[in-house]
Formats: sequence, C-alpha cells, structure tokens
Amino acid sequence: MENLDDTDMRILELLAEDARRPFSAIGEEVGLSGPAVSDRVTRLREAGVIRRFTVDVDRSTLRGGVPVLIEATIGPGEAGSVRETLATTEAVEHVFTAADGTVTALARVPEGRVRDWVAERLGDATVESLDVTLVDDVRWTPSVGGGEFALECAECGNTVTAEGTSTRLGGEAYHFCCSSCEAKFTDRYERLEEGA
Amino acid sequence: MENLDDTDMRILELLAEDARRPFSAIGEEVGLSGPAVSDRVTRLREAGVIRRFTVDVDRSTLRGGVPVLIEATIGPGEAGSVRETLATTEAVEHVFTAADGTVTALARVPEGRVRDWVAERLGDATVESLDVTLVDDVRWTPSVGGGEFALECAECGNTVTAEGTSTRLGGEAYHFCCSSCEAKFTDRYERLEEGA
DNA sequence: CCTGAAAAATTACGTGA
DNA sequence: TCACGTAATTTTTCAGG
Repeated sequence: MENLDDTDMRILELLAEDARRPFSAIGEEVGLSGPAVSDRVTRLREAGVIRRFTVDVDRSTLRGGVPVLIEATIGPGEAGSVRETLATTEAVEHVFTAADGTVTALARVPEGRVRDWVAERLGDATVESLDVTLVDDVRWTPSVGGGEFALECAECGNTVTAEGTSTRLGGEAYHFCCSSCEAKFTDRYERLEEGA
Repeated sequence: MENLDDTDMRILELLAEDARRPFSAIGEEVGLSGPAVSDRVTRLREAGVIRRFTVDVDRSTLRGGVPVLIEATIGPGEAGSVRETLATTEAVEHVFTAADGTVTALARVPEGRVRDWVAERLGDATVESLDVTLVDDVRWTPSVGGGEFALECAECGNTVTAEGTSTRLGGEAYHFCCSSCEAKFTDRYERLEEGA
C-alpha cells in the first residue's frame, strides 16, 4: 500500500473516537462520500493498518482480576517467546517488549498469590528479575499519533520536519520548519515584548 | 445498573473482536434479537461499561514517533497530576499508575532527545527517578473477562467458544458448547416443566 | 471518486411476558 | 423490567460512469 495521506489519517482519528460512526458521517468530515470512505477503510484493513474495530471497556466496573504491572527481565534470546506466551494469555492485555529485552505487561489476575500466578505462566524461561506491582489506575487514549507530530511551523504553518528548529520563548516551546521562520517569529515576538 | 449477566459479557467479548459487527449477528450468537442487543449496548454505554468504540491501529505501519516506555517514580501526592498530564498528552497512549506511586506510560515520541521530550512534559513535578526505554514490540489483546470468566456450557461444563449456541428458557439465557448439549438440556428442561 | 438504487442494519415504538 | 415484532429511517453495498 502506498503511503497514507492526510485523509486516511483523519479517518483513522475519527474511527478511534467512535468506531461505529457511520461512514457517511465520516465522509462529511473529510469531504468524501460514504462509499469512498468505505473503500478507504477496506484498503486500510487489507493493508493491516487497521487491525480491528474494538471496544474500550471500563474494567473497573466489571468484577474481574486485579490489574497488575509485570516487569520481567528475560534471558537473552528468550524475550520473544515470553512475549508470545504472555500475549496469548487471556488475562494479559498489553505486552511491551523493550529493546533491552525487558518485557512489561499489564494483566488482570486472580486475587491472592499474584506472583505465583505470573511465575507459573512464565514457565521455564530464564527470568532474571520479576517485578509485579499492583496497579491503581489505567488510562488509555487511543490516538493515531497525528496531533503531536504533525507539528506546524509557528510562523508559516508548514509541517515541521526533522530539519526544523525549536525555541523557547516566555516559557512556551515554539517549533519552526526552518531557521528563517524562527528568526522572523522571534523578531516579532521580541518587538511585542518591548512594546508591552 | 444492576450487575451484568453472562449475555452482557458475551456481547462485550464479541464487540471486542469486531466492534462493527451488526447487532443482529451478535444477537444470533447470544440468542437475542437485534433490537434487544441494541438495547443492551445502549445500557452498557450509559452505565459507562462501554467507554467507546475504537480502532486498533498497527502503528508500526505509520510513520510517527518512536515507541518508548516511560517509568517515573513520582513524589508523594503528585502521581495524580503527573498521570493526568501524561494522559492528556497526545503522544501518550497508555498510563498505568501503580499503587506505590510509580507511573508507567507508553508514548510515541519524536526521534532524538527523547529523554528531554519526556522531562519537558513532566514539568515541575518531583520526579525521583525517570527511566525511558526504547520499545521493540507492542501487543494488545483486547479481552473483556479473561480466561477465568469464560462461559461454561450449561450441559457439560466445557468452555463455550464462538461455535457455541445460546437459548432462552423461562426468561434466563443458557449457553452451550454445541447444539447436542443444547438439545439435551432443553429436553430435560421441558420435561421438568411438564412435571411441575 | 461520484451518483443512485438495492440490500441490510439500526432505531423507534407498541405489545406482551 | 426486558425482549420481541414491525415499520420508518439510516447506512452500507454494489452498479455504472
């Protein structure tokens, strides 16, 4: 699949907000017809960008396991299999594998003897260290990642790329697509400051 | 809202698998009509059990930030505000607050100077320790109840899978692993009814 | 990617257990 | 209270351009 355009990103964002929103309503937002949105969503699914439509359930309203954060340092070469084991365990919701081989997971486990429960599931992998912490609060913000990184140049509005610059004025961070935009902006800013 | 019954749980599971599945199709699985499922879903939303319908996006196919795991130990009493700050930051997807005040978060951040990026967002909270690790792999398994809460066949006690059936007898929903179990059960049920 | 018609799903509402 | 039918409305799918 060729690269996603802004419209695709927009559609993903809208679906992240409400996955059951009608395609025609999405179409209105992005300036397309319903069928056109449907086509794009189909393409996104086939390309594997959309893995699934799902539901965010407030698990605190459900009786169920206690949420715990599992942090395990795994022997070299075994992180992959531990990750798979955890990922396929029903009670495990998230598994993050760090580049250094640490595996962090969030799971809902039966109360009592939580550590045993975890150790049991880790089986005979070489677990160098194991931390299990009770979790108090779980937040999830589904976002496709557009916002924060689609930084706009504070001067001209263009997208800020890796070549851009940043500066801090009056405690606020400003980003620019190039140094000339930055110069222009700071100039104006300083003149305003003087005036005030 | 009174406690959720097995049918509600089943509906949540089916929605977790595919949130755009038609209610009528869900109804077939759980032995209800489409409108009845719609009613229940509405109730679940109003009760806050369903927070939102959303989409699971494979972020590795999107250019965007680098996924990092942030682990911060926060000064007493400040965990709450740090959690809120992170949760409302676009690039942050997950925030887990441990009972001991440690805040763990998964975020997608711009490449380069990652630690600065994080520190900047943590502002002036008392951060006692801060770990930022590059993440290699992220898994998410949306599941509602976890294994231990799976439905049992009313006849034989086996786990009810997607191939199972459901029926409604005397206002109560019963679930079965297969149609022969269902036949056996309803037979016995009806004989009991006659007797009574 | 659009329009427009056919098919399907969702919602609204009255009825009954 | 909860679920079902039916009907009205909306949404999705499928042509053809």
